[in-house]
Amino acid sequence: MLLQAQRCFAPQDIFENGQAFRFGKVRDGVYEGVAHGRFLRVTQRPDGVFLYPCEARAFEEIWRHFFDLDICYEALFEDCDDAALRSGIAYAPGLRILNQQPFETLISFILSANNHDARIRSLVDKICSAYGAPFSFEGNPYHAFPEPQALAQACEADLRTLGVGYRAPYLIGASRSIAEGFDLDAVAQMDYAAAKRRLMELPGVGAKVADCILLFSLSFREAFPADVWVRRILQDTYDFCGNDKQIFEFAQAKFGACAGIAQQYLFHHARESAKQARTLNV
DNA sequence: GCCCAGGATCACC
DNA sequence: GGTGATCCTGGG
Repeated sequence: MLLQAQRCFAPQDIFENGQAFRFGKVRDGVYEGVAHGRFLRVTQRPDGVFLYPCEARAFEEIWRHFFDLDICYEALFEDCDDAALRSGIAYAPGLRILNQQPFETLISFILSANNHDARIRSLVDKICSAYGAPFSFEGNPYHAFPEPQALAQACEADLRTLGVGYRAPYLIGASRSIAEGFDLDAVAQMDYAAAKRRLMELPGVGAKVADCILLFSLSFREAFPADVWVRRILQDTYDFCGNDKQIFEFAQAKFGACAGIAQQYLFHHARESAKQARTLNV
């Protein structure tokens, strides 16, 4: 399926900002990965973005929501004159916030604690290979993300062998909660504060990870994950420093109801700039 | 080869 | 309710 003339949709901007760990670059403008137990290739073309395989029904049932296509990103911040946000949008105009599967997002971001992108990807990949249902597409083998029950039954030693380290009991504990009836979809129906509190009842889920789950899988666009990068940006750009609650209020006042999306432009831009600075120094 | 990462938790104050 | 030490590991 071809999504024609999408100004705010570029696979590079979507899959390389740290919100998703199972899609990787195959070559310039082409990303492949697995979501919802299916393979998907996303190709940037002159006439738009091509999704494959993606029949009309799969698009309506899965990918429209996955890529957050009911939101018009072009209109989101057109009235915001914040210079940092403007340059962030200019840097990655094709960025979108995905609506990923809640359990996958939960586990992925528990792994993200005190960890970096390349390693998170590697760990998620190993967990999928070990505990996810295998399937093949066009002759190539893939794995779905594991079901909660599968991870809940994993033993800590096996997970540690995969390299997850001290996060092993968190993964098992959180998976067990979900398997035993903790309803992530119900969390999506709560108001922001209640939803965040509820997620933080899960082992390995603190304020930042909870916000990531809310933003990247449950459509809470006000969730404003405050990691070290965001705190650095707030300090350097706005001379602002505060606790979680104060940061949330600052973000609401500055960026409005979709502050979380603004956060991702800022975060992505800051991190890529730092990356470039490092390579220039060497 | 060393360092460190997009944090959470626990022990203390 | 705020602060500081500690925690696995492999990619850069």
